[in-house]
Amino acid sequence: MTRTRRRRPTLDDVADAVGVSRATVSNAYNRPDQLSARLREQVLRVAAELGYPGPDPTARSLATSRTGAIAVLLDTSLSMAFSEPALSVTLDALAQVVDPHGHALLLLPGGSPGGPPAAQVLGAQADIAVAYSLADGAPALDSVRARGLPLVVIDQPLLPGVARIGCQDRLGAALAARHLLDLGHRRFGIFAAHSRITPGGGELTTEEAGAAALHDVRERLAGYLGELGPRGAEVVVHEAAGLSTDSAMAGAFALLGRTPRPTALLCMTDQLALAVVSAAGQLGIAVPGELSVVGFDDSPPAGWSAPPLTTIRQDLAAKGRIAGELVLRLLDGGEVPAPAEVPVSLVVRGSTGPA
Amino acid sequence: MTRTRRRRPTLDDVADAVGVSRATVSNAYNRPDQLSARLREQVLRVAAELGYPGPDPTARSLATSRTGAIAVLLDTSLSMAFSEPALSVTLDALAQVVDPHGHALLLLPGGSPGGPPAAQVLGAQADIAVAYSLADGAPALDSVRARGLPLVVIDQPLLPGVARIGCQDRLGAALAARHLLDLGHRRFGIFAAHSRITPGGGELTTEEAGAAALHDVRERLAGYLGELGPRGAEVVVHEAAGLSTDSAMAGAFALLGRTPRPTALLCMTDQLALAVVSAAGQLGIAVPGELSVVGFDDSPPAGWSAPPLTTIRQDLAAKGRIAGELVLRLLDGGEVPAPAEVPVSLVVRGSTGPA
DNA sequence: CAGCTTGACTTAAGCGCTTCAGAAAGTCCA
DNA sequence: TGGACTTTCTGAAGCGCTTAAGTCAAGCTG
Repeated sequence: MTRTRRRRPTLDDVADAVGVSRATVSNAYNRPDQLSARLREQVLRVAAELGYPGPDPTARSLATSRTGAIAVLLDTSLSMAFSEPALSVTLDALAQVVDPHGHALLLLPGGSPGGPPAAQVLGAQADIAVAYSLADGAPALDSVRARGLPLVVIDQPLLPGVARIGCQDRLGAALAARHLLDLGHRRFGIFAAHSRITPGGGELTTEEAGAAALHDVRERLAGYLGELGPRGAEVVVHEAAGLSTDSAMAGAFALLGRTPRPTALLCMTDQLALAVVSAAGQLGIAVPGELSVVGFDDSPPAGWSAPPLTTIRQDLAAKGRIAGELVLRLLDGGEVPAPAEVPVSLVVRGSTGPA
Repeated sequence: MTRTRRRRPTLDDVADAVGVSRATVSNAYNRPDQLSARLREQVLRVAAELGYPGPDPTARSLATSRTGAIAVLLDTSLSMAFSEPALSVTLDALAQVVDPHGHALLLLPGGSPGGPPAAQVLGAQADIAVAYSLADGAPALDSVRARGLPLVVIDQPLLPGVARIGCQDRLGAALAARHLLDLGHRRFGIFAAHSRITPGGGELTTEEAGAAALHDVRERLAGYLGELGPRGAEVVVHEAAGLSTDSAMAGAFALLGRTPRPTALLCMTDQLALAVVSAAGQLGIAVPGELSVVGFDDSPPAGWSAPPLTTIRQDLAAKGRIAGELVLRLLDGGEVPAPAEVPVSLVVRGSTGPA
């Protein structure tokens, strides 16, 4: 008991107790082949007796310059982020891939536009960053670059030297629009996800819409309009006021309250589409009798609504998996691969019908 | 260019470049009052020129023995975890509280029962751990203890020396049961959350139910049964096969398929209750005409269903906030406070009616 | 003007671990 | 039996930063 009590034992304490060098104890944990099995067992036993919980993660990180954590940069609060199944499915798939390699996710949510505050990013203990749908030019991305961390972006524009995975946003939107056009619709509403153009949501001109700060919003809009414009359809674009279900509902009522009411609504996410279906139900508007609705993502809830949602399917799990593989590859020192996109397809369910 | 290119600059490089000691550069970042404003600015300027992104987080952590991260221990995959709004709301509230103090969340999901693997926990770079609804005796908790990390548990049994926040599970369940009894119901079904008693879900005897590994499952069950038993009600307990919506639906159909069919269903979470409402809809069973359903949690979706859900409200955001405050307190070296519980109350909406 | 403060930096001792280049002690084989 | 390997373990140099204690000159007091 000469040694100060209360202090957690360190590698040196174990080394002293066993009577070997510190390096040997380290090897006992990290390179079992570097010492005899007997000695290793003895080291481990003494460590257990001393209550040594194994090498300190921070010290180990400093020595190896690897932290084992992946910083995930979000531009919303956690509950917002996870109320959109798209993110949780994607992130989960990512986690499944990196988990076996011992990487954990360090969540950096960002209330403000532009993702988490720069200081947070600069101080985050991570080997690599994954940015999910941040606005163009988010300061968080600069911080990542300043630190020289590898970066994987999901649903964001391509940046030089950065790995990217996205989906065929424009094509998907075009498919949705075409489907409704083919059904004979001519009076359209586009329900755009919140992209901070209008502070509190509301109607957008097509010019404003084209300037959305979020890559996928821009692309999907372009896809819708590119299809609708040439066919001379009447179209109004409405931006949601936020990411919450409440703002989705508010926007849905606004769109359905217009006269003349659109007969077809192109919704940029399933969450928005489900809000529309729900609002229509409350207003006594028959879906798909009087109103056709198409979503985007094909997230799990799309199949559960009544009627089930016609939507654009993208393989969210695949997106997450690919992101995970990109992470592993970059961590392994691999080259930045060419940007990839998961394919989309139209899934016709019950929320669309003839005009 | 004599200095090797490619190596990231360190504090020493900046110090050399400015011609001051390393400590001064450190102070420029951490204790502005320790040097003159002019020198500080010069240091920062040179740092910027050199492309020095500020003190390395890992090295700083080693020196200060603080990482700025909070390990969040979960016993499910991320997508499972976040498909239950209860968790995302709680965690978000927690994040809101700790965020301003510069703490990020390190997510340690655990596929297997018992939470994340011990090795993950031992290697996690965090100052404190928050465990959310882990099964009793989860090995992850032992690892936390072995490392001597402070611990805050949410919805788990009280452990010595550990801060705890929960909710009045038993009371809430009793309120729900009493409400239905008062409406005249006598044939009950209890839809229990997955607690790994039955491998694939299914019927439970009350003894089995009492031995559930999850604290809140046990408590709520006790609350239901404690109220129902003395009133001589007929009751069957069904455990969900998993945490997914699919298993919730399967369980709902199983419960509704019984003959005689229960007239009242006590569901341990809103997610289960919503599955029941949805299944009833598909089977043409009128709610609340032929079937009354009560949920638990009052998560946001409870208000959106048709009919809106009668449920037991617990203030999830408050729970998260309190957990966050506990975290800050423990990090501050504060004593472990007495365990707390957020209050519950019955919220009567449209899913319950007379027998 | 001696003695005390104050302000502005520097010195140097860590923080706890990894890892590379040996050293010591076998083992093998012709 | 001696040189060439192997196996097993040690020494020591970092990893990049923080911080308590110390130095030193300038300013203040009476």
